[in-house]
Amino acid sequence: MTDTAKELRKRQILESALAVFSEKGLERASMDDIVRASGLSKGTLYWYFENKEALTVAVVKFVFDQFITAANALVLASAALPPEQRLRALITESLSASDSAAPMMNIYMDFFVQAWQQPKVRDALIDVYADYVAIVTAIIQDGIDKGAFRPVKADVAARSIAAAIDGVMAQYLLGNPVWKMQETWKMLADLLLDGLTNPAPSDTHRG
Amino acid sequence: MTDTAKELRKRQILESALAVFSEKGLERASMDDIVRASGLSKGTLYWYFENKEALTVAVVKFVFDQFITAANALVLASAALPPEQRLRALITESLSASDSAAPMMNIYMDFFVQAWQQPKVRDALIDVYADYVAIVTAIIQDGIDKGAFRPVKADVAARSIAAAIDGVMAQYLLGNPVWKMQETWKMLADLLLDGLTNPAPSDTHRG
Amino acid sequence: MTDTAKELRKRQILESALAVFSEKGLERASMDDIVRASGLSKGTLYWYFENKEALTVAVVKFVFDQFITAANALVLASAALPPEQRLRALITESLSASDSAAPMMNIYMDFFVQAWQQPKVRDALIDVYADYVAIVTAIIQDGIDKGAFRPVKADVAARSIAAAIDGVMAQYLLGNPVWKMQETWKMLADLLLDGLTNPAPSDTHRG
Amino acid sequence: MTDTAKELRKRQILESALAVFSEKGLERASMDDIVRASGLSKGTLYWYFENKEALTVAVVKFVFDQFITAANALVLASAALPPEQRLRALITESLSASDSAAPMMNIYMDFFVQAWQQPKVRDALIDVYADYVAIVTAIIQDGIDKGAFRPVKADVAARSIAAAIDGVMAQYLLGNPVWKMQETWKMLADLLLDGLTNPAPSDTHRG
DNA sequence: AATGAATGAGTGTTCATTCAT
DNA sequence: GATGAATGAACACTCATTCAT
Repeated sequence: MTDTAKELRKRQILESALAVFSEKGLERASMDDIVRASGLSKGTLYWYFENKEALTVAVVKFVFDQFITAANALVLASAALPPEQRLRALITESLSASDSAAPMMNIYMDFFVQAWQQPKVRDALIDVYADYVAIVTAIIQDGIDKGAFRPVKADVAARSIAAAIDGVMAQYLLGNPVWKMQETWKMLADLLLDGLTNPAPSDTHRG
Repeated sequence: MTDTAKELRKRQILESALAVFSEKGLERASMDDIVRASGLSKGTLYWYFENKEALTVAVVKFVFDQFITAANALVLASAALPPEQRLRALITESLSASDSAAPMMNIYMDFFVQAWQQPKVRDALIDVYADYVAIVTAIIQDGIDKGAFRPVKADVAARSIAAAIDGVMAQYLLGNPVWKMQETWKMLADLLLDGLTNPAPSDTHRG
Repeated sequence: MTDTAKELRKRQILESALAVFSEKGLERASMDDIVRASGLSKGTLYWYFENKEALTVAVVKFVFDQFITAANALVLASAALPPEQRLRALITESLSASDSAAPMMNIYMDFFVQAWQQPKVRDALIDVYADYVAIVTAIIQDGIDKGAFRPVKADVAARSIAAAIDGVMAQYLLGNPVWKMQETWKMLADLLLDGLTNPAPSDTHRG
Repeated sequence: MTDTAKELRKRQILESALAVFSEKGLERASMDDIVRASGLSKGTLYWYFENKEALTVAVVKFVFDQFITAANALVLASAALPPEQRLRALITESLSASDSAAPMMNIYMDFFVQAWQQPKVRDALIDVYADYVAIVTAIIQDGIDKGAFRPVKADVAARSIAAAIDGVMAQYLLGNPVWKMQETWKMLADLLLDGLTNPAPSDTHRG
């Protein structure tokens, strides 16, 4: 079998696994579910992935590679815009990503949970998260360089902002009925961008 | 058996369940694990809680009641301080809570994941989250009333901030080794408080 | 507590147990179900009946005492009628009994099944069955004495007829939708009564 | 694995299940009992039968297929005999079947009881019973056509007779010590055959 | 007499993984 | 490479019975 054919088989399995994980959750999804969804046999699944954990790690990478790729494309496409708009767009993009790729994001926090129990999933998650933070860092650094943002530590700010986006995403995924997500996302963007844009307040009451 | 004795038994079970859930995760924790941890028999567990889901919901409430109570106490204790400091303290408190009560917070996101599969857990989580947002809302409204914050919608801002705190908490719990949590928390507080404190920027580049 | 009060308590338990057994079947009915149905406590049930088997035996006797009493009353009331009519009425009565006392008869065959596993239930069932056969025997003997029936062994004939009634009853309880029970009962009565009424056929082809 | 091998495995399981059901009763027999009896693993049982109910239904069909096959063979073998003898032989055969295949008939009424609680068992039982009644009907119709029996409704008579046979069988299985089964079977055959053979009595005392 | 909390062996079922073909 | 039959430990949950109060 050619390498290409192998890659296609792997991808076929990953997409089936993603669909099943997304619907049932990582723990509740059985290998049999994935076998059924993929149309392959159980032996074949185990031929391509050593065990469920290895498959899970591969799905983590598969999902976030796509996410990172999309985020990178967005950042490149907006390279000519002012930094404030680029950052705002990225937050908006996170939102739209969760709309268009709901099945993908549904397992986002599930990966987090698995990460605590399964070191390999944890390592994979930390890796892809670093990529995401790097993208946000680049935009912030750009804004600082151009004088649009005040001179914060770009990577630390990026972590805070990325994490904040995750937090709102979590609420979105929870489906809390009283939340109007649009205004929540806008409020988050307003607060964070104002914090970046405005000159540092006096430090009198800071810890 | 007195009502008090019954409450104690329930609490004994809840604490054992919390410890096990925290160590193993909600799904991987078996009822047998909890039986072992509690020193009671399986029948007794089922005498007090109808099934694993009901026990899970009870643990959700048990955990967050304590969290909400602590947060409320902090807010009351700081009533005389300026709103900026109160809000900053609440964020700090969230952090310290996760330090002192790590076993408690470890299952925080696990509840989120269960929430997608188990409606009763979801409802319980939405309920306690509303309480938490209410506390943040009160502080922000106080700040707006006193002219310390600009006149945003207090409840929407509270949701954004609470969610942002959750997001950073998640990263903390993930144990990403390159993150220095102290500076991340401070950065988040700086950005959000600046956003609240400064006058609204001109709307030229807003969506 | 007076003996009468005790008897009332026992009866209260028996009626609840009968209702539960009838609805769920003997095995699927739990002591907890009966506790709930009776409104008493578990300890009280075990105070009056040593265990589930003892309660089952008591319910067997309770059910069939009523059945035997009703059958006896019918036989006495029809003492003046011709034996053919009395026997036909008894079969009809079995039918009507199953209509009016469906909850009672529903567990009839269940007792049979238990009887194979539980000797005490078996003994109880054999006892009450003997009473029933005695009633049928009396009518047949009456018919023989009066020359209405041919001189068969009354007790053997009674057993055959009682068993045949049971068999049709079983089909009735199974609820086979294609059976029209009225005509089945009538056919059974016709065949058996004809067999009893007519002179014995020549024995040429008998085993 | 060939289809034949699969059928053999299924048969191996069915025979083990039949033995266990027969000894312990349907409810008291656990899947573990059947696992032990079959020498297979629990997973294998569930690979071939979805759950206990499905296995029960399969055993019902397995048992009665054999019974029906034997009854059919008997009827064909006796095609040249007079109808009275054929019917008498069928009743005798039912008896002898229960002697030679006691473990098979032991669960007969147990199936009845399960039928009330489990619709799929009920449906299976009704199906196989229809086959049995069809065999009896054919003999009776043959007797009517040849003028040996009076012109009753053959199918209704067949139901009555089949049910009557069941009722005597139930008593046989109960093991009532005072019953002499040989004379009971003969009495039943005498009464029913006389009823069929003799001309219809006058209808004066019929309902 | 009466209560109901407590027990623990037992139940039907699931599932990640292996391996002969 | 690919299959799917086979495994058995683990799981959530039930239930007859006991016994301190």
